[in-house]
Amino acid sequence: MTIKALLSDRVQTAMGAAGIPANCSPRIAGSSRPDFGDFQANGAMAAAKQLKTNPRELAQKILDNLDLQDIAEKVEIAGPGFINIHLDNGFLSRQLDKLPQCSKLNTQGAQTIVVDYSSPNLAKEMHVGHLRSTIIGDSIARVLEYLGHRVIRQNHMGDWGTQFGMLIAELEEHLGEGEKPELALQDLENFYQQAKRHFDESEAFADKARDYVVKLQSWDAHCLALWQKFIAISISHSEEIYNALNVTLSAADIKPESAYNDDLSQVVNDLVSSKIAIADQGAQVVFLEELADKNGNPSPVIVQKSGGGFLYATTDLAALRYRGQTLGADRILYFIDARQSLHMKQVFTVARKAGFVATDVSLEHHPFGTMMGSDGKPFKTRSGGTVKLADLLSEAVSRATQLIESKNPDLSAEEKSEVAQKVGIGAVKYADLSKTRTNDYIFNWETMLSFEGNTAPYLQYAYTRIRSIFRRADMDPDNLDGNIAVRDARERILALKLLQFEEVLDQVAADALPHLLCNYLYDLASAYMAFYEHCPVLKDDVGEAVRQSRLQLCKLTADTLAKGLDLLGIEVMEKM
RNA sequence: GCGCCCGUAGCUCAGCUGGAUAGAGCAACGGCCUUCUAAGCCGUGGGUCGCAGGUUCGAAUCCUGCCGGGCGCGCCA
Repeated sequence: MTIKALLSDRVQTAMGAAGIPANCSPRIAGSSRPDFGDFQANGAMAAAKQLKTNPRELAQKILDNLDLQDIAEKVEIAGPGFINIHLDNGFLSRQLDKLPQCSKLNTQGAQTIVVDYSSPNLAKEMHVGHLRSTIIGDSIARVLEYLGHRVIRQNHMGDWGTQFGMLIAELEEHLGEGEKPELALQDLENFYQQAKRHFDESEAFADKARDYVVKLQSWDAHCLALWQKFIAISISHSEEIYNALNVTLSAADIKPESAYNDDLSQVVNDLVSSKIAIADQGAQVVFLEELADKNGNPSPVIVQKSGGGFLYATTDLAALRYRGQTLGADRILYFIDARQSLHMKQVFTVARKAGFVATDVSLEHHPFGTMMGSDGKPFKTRSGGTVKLADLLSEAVSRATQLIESKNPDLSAEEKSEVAQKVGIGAVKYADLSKTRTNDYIFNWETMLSFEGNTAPYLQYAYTRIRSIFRRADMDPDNLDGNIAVRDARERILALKLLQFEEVLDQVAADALPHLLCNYLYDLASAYMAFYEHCPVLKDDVGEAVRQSRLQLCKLTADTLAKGLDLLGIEVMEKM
């Protein structure tokens, strides 16, 4: 149980005893200033408004009934009716002693949660635009798993549709020249650009491409064979990226668009027979009154083209039905660009209407902002301005290599390489994960590859400092004696932070916002750095009891940092 | 035209289910390495929270309008 929940319970009880209706909440919040205590209960003022009584007097009534004897050192009323709670150091110490035994797993409330993320288009190489979905989704999947949920990852790769006809046609030409397809596909990006050029320049080529799409979608053996070669290379490329990024997606998580090909006509049939979709200008369209505009015009969703072809809405509906019915999801989370918001809303609404997912299944689109150029305008994709993900990652590692060489030249070559990998990749991921998911963000090499301040290396560095203490003391952190006793102001700040980890994770899981975890870990590391500078652990004149207590604080901090970073998909190391 | 998102320090961003004197990082300036890793710590300067109203004991936070920016709206994904 978190401190906040504990205080909330106690204050709620006191409010009840003071005759305040149960619909009034205690409203426990972190304190804004140290002299206002550690937590404050702001519920008295709202309750007083409802009861039309004096807020300070009501706060006093709550206080008279409030039992925090084992928890708080001081509780006082301030301002218009704040109840400020100063926690007792003994309480903090006891909570910390219990922390390692507290299991984060809540098996009783475990849900089946489908997480759709990454889902790159296999037509070309992964670029920076794929970064957010991949690492945000991966982090949330890790957090949900850690909290005890059954997580099913779904990599809804784009391996189907118009552009693949184009690619097959291009591959065909290369084969005509006696080239091995593997050779032609070594540079995916160039291959795609080439195909695109042919498609735009030659009418004959374009016709051939369109012809191949139809053939492919009716499982023509020759097209399928070429397509598979292409897909295999493309998937192995993305797996290299996932590997470099330390992302948990594996081949087993791939459920691409093509996997739903055979379901599409059935989806449309169901929609038509239930009269949800109607024919309009030759196409099958769902008109959603639920999403009508101000003038009452319903929002149209085309599920089948006038030529008979299917669209991505159709595929998404098939996927939604599969996830709800076959996978048995309680929650289905999508990590997709904010520009798809309307599309997602439409698909969810149609799926509900058609009964493709049960009403108690939570459908959640967790959008993220667009990447902008340094001029604040959208990063141009067409003008060749895209940065390949592979290039970004190798640049990050190479910058980290240079830095480690100057900072710590004594490390072995192996250690240097490990540090460069983890620091470089960690910096890139943290730069993205630490920003509010929903906002647009400005892509910038310098800030993304910075290793100072609020960055992943700062957190990794805090961890290595702790590990260094245990190495120097030649002690096993898992085998410490004595209890924690919080005394110093820096110990206190650190202790409070350590006890808030679980609360933060619950919030992250509920809102799918990894930046909350980043902010927390940065606060934790900062609290540790201050502690580290001001509270010596191994110095001679530190008494044995204090040393043991501080060692335990170090151990808990290291564990929390490592776990928290792991949930962000960022690795730690012994030295850096 | 309709809809979604965003405007907070020079820059990049937190804070938004209303709480007390709006916080970090970078950049600038000044201290701290014979003492557990200076990728660090301590300190200084820097703000009409886009603008104007409204609700409230209390508004960066909620409501309305405006200004500015981004994105999306029937056969691409």
